[in-house]
Amino acid sequence: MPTSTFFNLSQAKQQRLLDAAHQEFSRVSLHEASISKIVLAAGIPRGSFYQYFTDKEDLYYCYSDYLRQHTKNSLLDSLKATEGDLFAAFRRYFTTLTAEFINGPNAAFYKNMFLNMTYKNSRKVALSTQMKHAHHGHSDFYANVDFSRLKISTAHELGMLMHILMSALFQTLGSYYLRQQHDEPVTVAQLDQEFEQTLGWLEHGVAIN
Amino acid sequence: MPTSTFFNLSQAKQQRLLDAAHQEFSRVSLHEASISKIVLAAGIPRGSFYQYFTDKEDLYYCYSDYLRQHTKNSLLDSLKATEGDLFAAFRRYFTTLTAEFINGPNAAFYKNMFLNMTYKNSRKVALSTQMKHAHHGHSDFYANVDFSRLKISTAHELGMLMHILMSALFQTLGSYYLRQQHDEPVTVAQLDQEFEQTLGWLEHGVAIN
DNA sequence: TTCTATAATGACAAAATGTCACATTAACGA
DNA sequence: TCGTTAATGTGACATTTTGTCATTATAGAA
Repeated sequence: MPTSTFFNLSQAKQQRLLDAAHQEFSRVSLHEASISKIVLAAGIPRGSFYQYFTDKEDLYYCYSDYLRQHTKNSLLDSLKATEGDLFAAFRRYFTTLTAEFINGPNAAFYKNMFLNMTYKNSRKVALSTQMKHAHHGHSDFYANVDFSRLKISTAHELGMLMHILMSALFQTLGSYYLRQQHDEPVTVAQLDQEFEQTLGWLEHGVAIN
Repeated sequence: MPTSTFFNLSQAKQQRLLDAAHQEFSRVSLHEASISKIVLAAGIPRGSFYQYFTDKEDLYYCYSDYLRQHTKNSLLDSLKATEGDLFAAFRRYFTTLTAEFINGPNAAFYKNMFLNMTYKNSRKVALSTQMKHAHHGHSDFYANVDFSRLKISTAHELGMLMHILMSALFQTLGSYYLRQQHDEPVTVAQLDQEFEQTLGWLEHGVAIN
């Protein structure tokens, strides 16, 4: 977490840092990013950087938080819009996400984020704040799920299902970026179809009987 | 890929390198690994390292290949043992994998591998060689799947399903290591149950009716 | 023995990171 | 207005790491 010193900075200066973060983390992954380049772009002395952040990671997660807070996509909103239908909510959420991630102004950042996302940091860059709380029976998210449509009941099961659904979503987006990087063109329609296929399997099962 | 020079080395010297790789990549993740420490441990001059490998990654994937080749676990074997039942094969495979990954001599290496696995490198460290070829209709793996049990037919669909199943498996193992690192004890039995839950959902669907 | 291609070696330049002693500013009471 | 104190700004620096390269050693063929 950034120090209080950072948050006490003028909006303009904070923004310079965030802009520099955007630039560098869009250029390369977190690991390849250079603090030297960031302080240069932000126009601040090297020492100051360490007064605000402990390291690259600190700035990275700060920037990803900033992005999340300035994005209106929320799984909870989708859930409300679909009257508690979890699968419908994920379909809706997926559509808004792809639009944002593939054509939005932060596409390059998200691409690096996805291609380099690990289990270790997946918690920290959780796209939806809901994820973190879904497994709590008293969360806002849990309260909005229509369980009569599902073969599950406990909050723990919901948490697990959410993880599977999220990793299916990540899988689809990740494979998009991967193929894009290997110059194998993929259309958004194909992506939709692949995610739909996966959701269908989870909804109705793959086994015959 | 390592140079031919590396493979021309005496077995003993190759092994020194692989042992050093094992040591360093068990200590820390690929990104945190230090070439300096590796050459020190292997007792070779720095320059030689670059004569054999282009960089850390090169050695890493070389070592992970080496591990795979010296491991008898194979999804294909499981598939044959279960007479083409894909889900049963994954259950079987999962059991052998957890034993190997959690208690085997390379547990520390696998832990770092899993916690830091990304979409970008997931292809290169594919645990099973079969994964890479599953989507080819003429692959050995494809030929052994009993499709009469499944609602799928094309090789492309099989490839997608394999990815989902693999990412469910990774998800389960990844969450194990993550919780372990946060000192939340997890038993192998719990892990089995979680994977079983997920497989059940994929087999029979989560939606009611 | 001499020649030649292949491999070994470690000193080195370049780049990056995190720290620290010192300079600057702001805040506030006398 | 001034002076004291706490907070913040600054960049030079030590350290570490990486990849390169000129030079040396080695082994097999002629």
